[in-house]
Amino acid sequence: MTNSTRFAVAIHILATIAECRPAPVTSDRIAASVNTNPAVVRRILSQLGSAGLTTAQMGKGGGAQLARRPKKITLLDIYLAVEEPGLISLHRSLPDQNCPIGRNIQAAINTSTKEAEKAFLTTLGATTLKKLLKELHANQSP
Amino acid sequence: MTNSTRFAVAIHILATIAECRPAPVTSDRIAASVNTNPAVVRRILSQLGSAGLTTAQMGKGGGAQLARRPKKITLLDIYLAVEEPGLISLHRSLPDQNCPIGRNIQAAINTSTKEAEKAFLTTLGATTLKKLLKELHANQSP
DNA sequence: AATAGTGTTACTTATTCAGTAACATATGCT
DNA sequence: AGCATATGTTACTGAATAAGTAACACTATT
Repeated sequence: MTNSTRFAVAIHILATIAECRPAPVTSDRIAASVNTNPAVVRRILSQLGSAGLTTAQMGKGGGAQLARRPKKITLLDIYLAVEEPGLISLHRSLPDQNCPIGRNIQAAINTSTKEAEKAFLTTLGATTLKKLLKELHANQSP
Repeated sequence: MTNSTRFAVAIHILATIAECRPAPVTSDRIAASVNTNPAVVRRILSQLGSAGLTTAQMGKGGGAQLARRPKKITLLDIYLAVEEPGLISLHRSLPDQNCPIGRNIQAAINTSTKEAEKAFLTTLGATTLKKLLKELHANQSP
C-alpha cells in the first residue's frame, strides 16, 4: 500500500489537459493549478505517458495531450499508471519464521485481502475520466 | 490513505491470541512472533481493545484475550480499529482556488472514488478472522 | 513484598514521498 | 544559425509519518 498523492495529482493533471483540448498544455500551467512544482507534474506525466494515457510534444509550443478520449480512460488506468500495487502493507520486518503463525501469516493475509483489493480496483475500472469531468462541472462552485 | 503496517500486525496479533485460546497471551510473546517491540504490540492492542475486539488482564498471569469468537470478528472490524479512514490521499498542498478545476477537483475525486473505497470495505467485512485462521492452517508450510 | 504484567508517554530512527534545482535534449520561430 | 521554450531525467533536500525504543506509573497474583 502506498501513501502517495500521485493518484489525485494524476487525475488533476488529466482533467486539466482534458479541459484544454485540443491544445497541448505545459507542465508549468498544470503545476499552477495543482499548486506544485512543474517537475513533479512532468514526473507524473512521464508515468502517464508510459501507460499510454498521454502524449507529449517537446519544444516550443509543446505540452501534454490526451492519448485517447476521456470516455476511454478509467480511474483504474490512472491508478495503475502512478501507484505501486498493493493496498495493504505487510510487516516491516519479517515475522519469526520459527513460529508456525509467523511463518504463514503473511500468505494468509494476502489471500484473505485479495478479494477486497480486487473489488476496489474493479470499481475504479468502472468509472471513466469523462464521468469525473462531468462530476467536476456538476457541483462546481461559481 | 495510510501506509501503515498496523492492519497486518493487528491481524497477526489477533491470530496469535486466537491460537492460544483460552489462555491470555502477553505482549512479549506476541512481539516475538511478530518480530517487533512489545510496546508496539501493546499500542495496537490498545486500539483493538478500544474497538471491543480484545480484553486485557493486567498483572501477573495477565495478557490479552479475544472479546468474542473469531467467527464474530471481521477483517473490517480490525481494519477500522487500527487504520485511518481514506484509501486515497489528496493533494499535499491545496490546489489553486482561483482555477475552476483546482477549486473543484478534490470534491470530484472524493465523489468518484467513494464507491471503490466502499467496495473495498464491504468485501473486508465479508471475511472473518475464523476464515483467515482456516487459511493459516490450510496452506501451512511444515 | 516481589514478580510479572499492561498502559502510556516521550523520544529516536527509518522510510517514503514531494519539492527543488540543474541540465541535456528537442522543437519551432525569426 | 541561433534563440526561446518546451520536455525528460537525475540527484539532492526537506517534510511527514510510522515504527522502534526506553522508561515508568499502575495493577494483579503469589
